[in-house]
Amino acid sequence: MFEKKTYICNIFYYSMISGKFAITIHILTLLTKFPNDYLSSEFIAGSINLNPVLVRKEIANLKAHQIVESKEGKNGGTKLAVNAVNLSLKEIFEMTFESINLGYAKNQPNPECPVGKKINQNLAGLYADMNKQLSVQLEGISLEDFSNQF
Amino acid sequence: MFEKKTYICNIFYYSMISGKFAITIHILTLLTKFPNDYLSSEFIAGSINLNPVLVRKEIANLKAHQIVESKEGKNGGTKLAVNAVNLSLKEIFEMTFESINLGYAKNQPNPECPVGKKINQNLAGLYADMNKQLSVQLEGISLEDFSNQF
DNA sequence: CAAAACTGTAACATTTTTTATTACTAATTA
DNA sequence: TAATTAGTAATAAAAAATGTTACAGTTTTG
Repeated sequence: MFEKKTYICNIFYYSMISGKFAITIHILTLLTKFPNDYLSSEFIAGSINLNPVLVRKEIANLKAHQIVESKEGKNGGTKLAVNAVNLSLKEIFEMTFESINLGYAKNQPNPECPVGKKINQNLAGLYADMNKQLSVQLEGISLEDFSNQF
Repeated sequence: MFEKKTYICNIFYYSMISGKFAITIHILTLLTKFPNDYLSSEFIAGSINLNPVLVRKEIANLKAHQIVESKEGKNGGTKLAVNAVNLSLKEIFEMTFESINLGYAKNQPNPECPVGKKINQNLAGLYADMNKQLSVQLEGISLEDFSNQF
């Protein structure tokens, strides 16, 4: 246990989940449905209802992970470079998020308080455990499985 | 399978996780460490390094769930209203987030596209499965367990 | 070869969400 | 009665997420 006393402090930050996973899986589902076509960013954007530039940005990420290949120029577009059977949601998850977490203390918590001093470390440990479990679960679902729901 | 054709559409949105869980568990950990004291929002804010008004807002949420009780006026503050042994991280999670999710298509996806039409529904199913598993995991960790790490 | 249809990106604008602040009322204690 | 504290609303500021415009570079097709 420790003493109760008054503390005062200041600033710093992290960030959180966005819509990348949803966008990416939407793109990949479309590509899975048309495995032989190069789909244009505009076509994909039309299904997601999103600006084509944002679609291209997510595609750039997929390319970097060698999940898709794309062709420039007229009749260009993007297609899967892997078999949907062999790509799990875990991998998609990891490509778009680093991990699940429920947030950290963002303003540097008080280092003179035993709780403030260790809170982020302990949260990190908790989140690591959560991610471990989640990974196992997502590993069991392939892109193919997900796509077959449509 | 379905046809490849061009789509165009428009707007709508959701939201996502923030730092509520981290703040709330920080508050609860402090309250667990001082089970017999009424801690002021300013004291708590000093440990988290957060504006006291925001602390009071999270406390309002905890009060609504009858996890803490508070006393107004001089020497007032907040203390636990339950035993930390009997409060699981699952309950804290549910009080601060509704659930984990990795985002939805926010702009109304194209209802004429088979993928656009069902994407949010299928994502919701996936997220529900993820939450189910996560809940079991978090249910096994009590506030007491978490607090004992400090 | 020229026009059209794409990708790839950068730069910037806009919107939305999150976080912080100020201010004030009401309650309680000393 | 003065001091301290919760409760809360209103507003401001900051940060993050999205969206837009613009344009260079590729590839195909006529």
